[in-house]
Amino acid sequence: MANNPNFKTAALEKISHLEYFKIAVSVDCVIFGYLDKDLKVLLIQSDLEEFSGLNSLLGDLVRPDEDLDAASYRILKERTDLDDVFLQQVHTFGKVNRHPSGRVVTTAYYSLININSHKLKIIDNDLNWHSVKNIRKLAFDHKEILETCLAHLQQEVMETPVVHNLMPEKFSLRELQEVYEAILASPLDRRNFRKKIAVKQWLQDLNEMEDNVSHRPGKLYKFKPKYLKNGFSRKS
Amino acid sequence: MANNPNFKTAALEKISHLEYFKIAVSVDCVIFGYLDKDLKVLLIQSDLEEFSGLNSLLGDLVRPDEDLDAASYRILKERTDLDDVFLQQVHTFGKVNRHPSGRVVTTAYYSLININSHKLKIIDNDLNWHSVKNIRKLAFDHKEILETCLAHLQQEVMETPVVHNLMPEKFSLRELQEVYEAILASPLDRRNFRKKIAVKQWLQDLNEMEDNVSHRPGKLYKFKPKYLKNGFSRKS
DNA sequence: ATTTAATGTGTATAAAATACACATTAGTTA
DNA sequence: TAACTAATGTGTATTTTATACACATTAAAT
Repeated sequence: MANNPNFKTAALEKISHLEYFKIAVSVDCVIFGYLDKDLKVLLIQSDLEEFSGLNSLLGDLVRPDEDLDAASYRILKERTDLDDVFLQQVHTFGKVNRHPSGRVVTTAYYSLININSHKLKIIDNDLNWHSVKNIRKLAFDHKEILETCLAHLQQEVMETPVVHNLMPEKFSLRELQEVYEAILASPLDRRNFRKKIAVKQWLQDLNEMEDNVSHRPGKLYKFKPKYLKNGFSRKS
Repeated sequence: MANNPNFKTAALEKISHLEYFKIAVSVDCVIFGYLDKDLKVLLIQSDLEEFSGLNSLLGDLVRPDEDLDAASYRILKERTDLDDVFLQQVHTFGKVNRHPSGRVVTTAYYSLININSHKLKIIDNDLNWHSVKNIRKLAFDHKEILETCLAHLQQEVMETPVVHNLMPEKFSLRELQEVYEAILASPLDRRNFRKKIAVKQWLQDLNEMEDNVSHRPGKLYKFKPKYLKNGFSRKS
């Protein structure tokens, strides 16, 4: 059931025909990635007739014996096979008619993963990375959920070292700046950016130089190990 | 049913005996007030045996035909008769065993209300204001919910004019500062506080003076009308 | 008239954010 | 091998924001 993309719809139809209708609980994951100087989000083709042709976020019903956080973790694991993911709860969306098959309250999480270092489990070619800036319309209220999570990420990114989840182990300051520019959707001054990052002391100078660049190579850095732990947010 | 304090328990017992157990959805409201230079929170005596003697937040199951935001609004309205309340969603708590009667995922909201200008609907003397700083133990995971919401309020308070919900229409800068000190649980420098507030331009000088004080009276201010709207958060 | 308990106000200093330019380096190409 | 290209690496001046701190003034109470 876990790997059946039709699980959500099927379960909802059953629920919505029960005499005493109750509220279903789901989680939706806004999974951000970074590729080609561009912030991406992982979307799946909607399996609902109402939304045919539209993409939606990855989500699923929460199981009765599963913590809310654990459900979002499961969804990520199913699709990316990642164990040690960064996941953070953002907001819960609970309008009565937000789901056409019945009443579903959904809690949105966002996640950051390194696209290159993990293969997706693509089933039926339904799952793909999309440029965040090109997304116009999504199924359900998922556009709003995406925007909420993006705003949240933009706020978080200069305060905490969450970006490390999008970076390779070793990277130059230019590469790091490009990730920030993609997330914030605005260019940054190189000298001021470097000053800000230096103040945070998140990085370790590797005393190695870039390679494979057709210009003067930059120094390579990595995040200090103490900033690499993800874990869950404490609450669930 | 809405005004029956046993509603929550009764409904949950019914749910938990259904063959196909599903997840119940509730909201819990952290209702902050301000009195005697002290930040208060509105608590109700828990009606569960497991938590006898303990207080809990005001909460209720969300009805199938009710938006999530609307549920929190209803709970406030039932108990305070306030229509135009400030309410903001903070976090959703969804551990499997957080509720002893069954699986309940709850979304926490916080609210700020002016204690003096509204009578509570106290039923059976079960509902009371408590000093936030004195609270040791609450039913369920409500202590954690309270702490999460308090942290959220503390963050919000210097950025947005939410405090107006705790203030009388007219107030002196000293009174305003006392509210900030109660929320932040730390003393503030008077000159710097006034400078910060002045920069925000939230206040209107009323050209009136305090009264009924046994010392030099201060000027009175009010929040500019455009900062008084509450409404709901846009999402639900 | 004196005491009390507050109000109202400004400046100096430190810290943080911003704007901005040039010499250096390695690879590529003519 | 010289010149070109496209990047790296770096510092200072300016503005803005945050902080620390003290004294004359006012109205009421005694």
